[in-house]
Amino acid sequence: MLDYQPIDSCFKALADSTRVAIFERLSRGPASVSDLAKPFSMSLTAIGQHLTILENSGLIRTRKIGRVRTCSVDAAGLSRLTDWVAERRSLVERRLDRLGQLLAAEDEDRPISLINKGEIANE
Amino acid sequence: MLDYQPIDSCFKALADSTRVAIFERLSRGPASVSDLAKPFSMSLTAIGQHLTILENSGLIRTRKIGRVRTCSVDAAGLSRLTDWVAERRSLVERRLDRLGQLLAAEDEDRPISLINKGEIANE
DNA sequence: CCAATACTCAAGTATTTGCTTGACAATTGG
DNA sequence: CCAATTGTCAAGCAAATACTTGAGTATTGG
Repeated sequence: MLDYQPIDSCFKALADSTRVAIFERLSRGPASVSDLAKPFSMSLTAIGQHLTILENSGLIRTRKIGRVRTCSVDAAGLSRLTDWVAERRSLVERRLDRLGQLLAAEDEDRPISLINKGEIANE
Repeated sequence: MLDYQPIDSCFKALADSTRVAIFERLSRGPASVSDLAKPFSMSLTAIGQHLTILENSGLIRTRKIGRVRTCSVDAAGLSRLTDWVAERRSLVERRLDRLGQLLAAEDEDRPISLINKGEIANE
């Protein structure tokens, strides 16, 4: 529980399609290394390396019993991700809300000023 | 709106502390390339490259007026991230809930079986 | 007991990434 | 108009990443 790893280690862990697929698989339930490797045309070693990266990021945890290593999603690690994303989202949306109110409040006052500031999305 | 980029391109875009910092900055409001570059001891070119990566991932959008490129968070891109994370979270938590009910239901029936399946978190 | 099974480790390699520098283009304030 | 501001492009480079192979270690079903 002494991990204060920066958030980008989580993103780094998911910055690869194989690891995303593994994580998606694990969010449906625990699995062994060999199980996880099956869908991929890749050596078991490679999968093991991906799992190490996921584990170090805190997104999954693994436990070896006998010769089988069972992997599962670490709910706490996932929460770190959720929290970060939710925080950004709330910042962005709160700001867009304020902006909407501003635009509604002023009837025909210089609406160009905000566009120049880049506040307004345009396709 | 023709972007069906895989989710890992979002994660890839945030898999770097500089880009995370830029995105955090932008979630507080739009900024120019030079503004974004100020906190970093890095060339403007490098910041431009980071911005290209963020833009291609769909997480931000940029618009050039005159000689100034203004960058802002793309709410739709952020939603893609939010949705993916929320989906995994709900899968994990629903499963853990079912598990809790199972454990509560059986009084002293073989509680070891589930531990062997790796379903139960252990420190 | 022994041959699968299930990993694990070390070393090597091709590709990608995160920068740099230098030259250049476009815009704008005075 | 001209110099400063703001950004872009191309090329190059060191380090990181995503693999590989080959050899080795436990563990376990039959």
